[in-house]
Amino acid sequence: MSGKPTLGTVAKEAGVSIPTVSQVLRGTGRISEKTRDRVLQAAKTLHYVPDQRAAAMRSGENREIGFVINQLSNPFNAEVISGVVDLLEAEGYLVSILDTRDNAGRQGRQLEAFIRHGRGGLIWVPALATPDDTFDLLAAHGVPTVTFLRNLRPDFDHVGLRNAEATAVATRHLLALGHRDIAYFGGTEMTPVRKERIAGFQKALSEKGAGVGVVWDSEDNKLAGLNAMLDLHRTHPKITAVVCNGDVVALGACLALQRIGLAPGKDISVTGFDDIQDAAVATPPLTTMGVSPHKLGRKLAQVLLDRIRDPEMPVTVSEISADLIIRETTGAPPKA
Amino acid sequence: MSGKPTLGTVAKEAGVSIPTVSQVLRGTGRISEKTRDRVLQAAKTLHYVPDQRAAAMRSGENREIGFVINQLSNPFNAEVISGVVDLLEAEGYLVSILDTRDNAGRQGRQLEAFIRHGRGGLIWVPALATPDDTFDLLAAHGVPTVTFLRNLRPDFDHVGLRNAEATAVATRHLLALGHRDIAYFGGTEMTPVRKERIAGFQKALSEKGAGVGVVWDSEDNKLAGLNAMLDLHRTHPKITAVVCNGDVVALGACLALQRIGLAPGKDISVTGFDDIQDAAVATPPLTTMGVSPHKLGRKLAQVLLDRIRDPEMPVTVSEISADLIIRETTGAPPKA
DNA sequence: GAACTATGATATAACGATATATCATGTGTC
DNA sequence: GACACATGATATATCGTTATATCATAGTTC
Repeated sequence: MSGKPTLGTVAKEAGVSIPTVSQVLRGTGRISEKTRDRVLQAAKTLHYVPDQRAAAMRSGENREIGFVINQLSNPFNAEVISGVVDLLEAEGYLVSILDTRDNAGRQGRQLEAFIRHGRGGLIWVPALATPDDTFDLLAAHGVPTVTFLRNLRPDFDHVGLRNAEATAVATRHLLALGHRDIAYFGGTEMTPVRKERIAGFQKALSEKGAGVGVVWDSEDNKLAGLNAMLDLHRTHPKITAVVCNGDVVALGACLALQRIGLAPGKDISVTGFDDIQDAAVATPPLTTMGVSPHKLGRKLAQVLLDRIRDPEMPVTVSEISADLIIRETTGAPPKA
Repeated sequence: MSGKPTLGTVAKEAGVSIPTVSQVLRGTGRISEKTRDRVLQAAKTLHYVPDQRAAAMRSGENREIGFVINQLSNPFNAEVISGVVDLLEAEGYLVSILDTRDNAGRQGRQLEAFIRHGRGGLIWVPALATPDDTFDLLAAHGVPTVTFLRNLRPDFDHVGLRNAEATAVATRHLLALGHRDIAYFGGTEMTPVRKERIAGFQKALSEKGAGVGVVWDSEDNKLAGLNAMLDLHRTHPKITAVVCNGDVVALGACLALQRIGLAPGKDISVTGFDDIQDAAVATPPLTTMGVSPHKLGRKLAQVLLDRIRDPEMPVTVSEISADLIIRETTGAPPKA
């Protein structure tokens, strides 16, 4: 009753030796049906659960992997996490989640803790301003790692989005509707992701000879998006459409428009990015670049498992396309 | 380069024994300054990082704890998680998160995996319909555990909310505004939490002799709340106010009202529960029962640490109050 | 110089599992 | 009956740490 059950306690209960119990529970070796039943019975009554740490120490195999994300409260991330966890749990892995909140210092401490506690693999959205030290630490310890969304180091496997292509598609949609004064809205720092998205935005604009376009900052939450949109509209009243860095700020922008009496999709058009659940439910429903969390999750799990199986495999970079989902926040610009 | 560094490699490099290295790195025992410097130097050049699993195995001390939640995508939960993680990381613990999505089967597998991988403590929102087996498993392994929000077993420490008190406060607020036809809105199963909240709602109603009130089900997401509210209004047109089980469904209900041309707070009043970030930003801003995630997080961390320090401590049950935050979705009922 | 005490290091066993080698049996063949 | 061989179990070493006990050596004390 006191203290947790071990192979030793089960062995004593069943009247056999420790290696016998180990072999029964893992299905290896030659064991008679009679003793197997006795061992299984004993394990059950004692609520025996093997200590995976001790097993990993001896066998070297480690089925615990970490998912290190930059913002747990972002619903898009939560959906991807669900997908990855389902797939890896089906393969017998335990996936535990860590939230860095984009703080590089916290992230460094957390990843070192992960190494101390022996994670066998990592899916990782590197925090903004992640120092090279942190990448080097993981490389030095040979932890199989896939970076996600932010491709910051060429020596790590990566799964991300076709960012430039996606924002170009969104921008061309607005151009086709007749918009010419279009801004890029959201994000604060020139992360690789945002850089690519802005590049796609500007490429589409230049195809139509529509200038380079305004780029407007906003933190990645609804309230910040609301306030930033108010600022943008006050300082740039001619703008008739915004391509947003994410659904969350896009929804904030729509709230701002409604607050000052403008109708999203009629007075000013708005496109989002991610297709989170709220995007379809919002009033009006948000036009956005939809990414399938399921597709991303599958790819992430696949790449990580490949890397774990073959550490010498050449570095992989996978990019997933986003699809334009037209709802009600985009339409022709108002007649002047 | 070949294999990761261990105490053995560091000891060889420094020309001392393994226990000496261990003592130096942990600051125990009597060590001369000269050898200490040599050991530290060797550890540094070899990029030594201790294997916490092996250490935990020998010493019994385990600074890895798990947070098992029922719905990661709920923003209120995300906020509580942040608070708890900050506090426990400051105490030197690694906190990893698991999402059961309220699936008892998945939860059982996940908790067993947690035990296999040796978590030293647990904060846990038990999934709906968690079988007694699962509690017994944790009890048998003596894992220090605090249940959160759902108090399902009297032999576990618990931190939760004063649910009945909170909904009574919300209901009295609506009664004071003049409402008499009030429904309880949201939730699907008679969980202990919902039972308490409905009890508080009905107690407040009966104080004013306002009947027992309608109870209306809805899944806990915005879209479901929207549809359920449409149903409720169609079947019960006389209702002028709803007390909601959570902010998410409350926001969905507000969307539904706006969709059919009714103004939340004027035509029909709505109160929420949790005070998630969106509640303040929504149009109109949501009146709700606010709970401080920070306060909850502090309490959770405190109770867990106490339990880890003294496993024989009597069981603790802590209840945190919620505060009425009046915004714009509540007002006097329309004149008939 | 024998006995005693501090000091600074090492020897050894243990944590809970797995891998490998080994050891009793019983069975079949000639 | 001697031999090989399959079967079913156990002995032993090991993973990387930490806890406890032990052991040299030098410095005191009388």
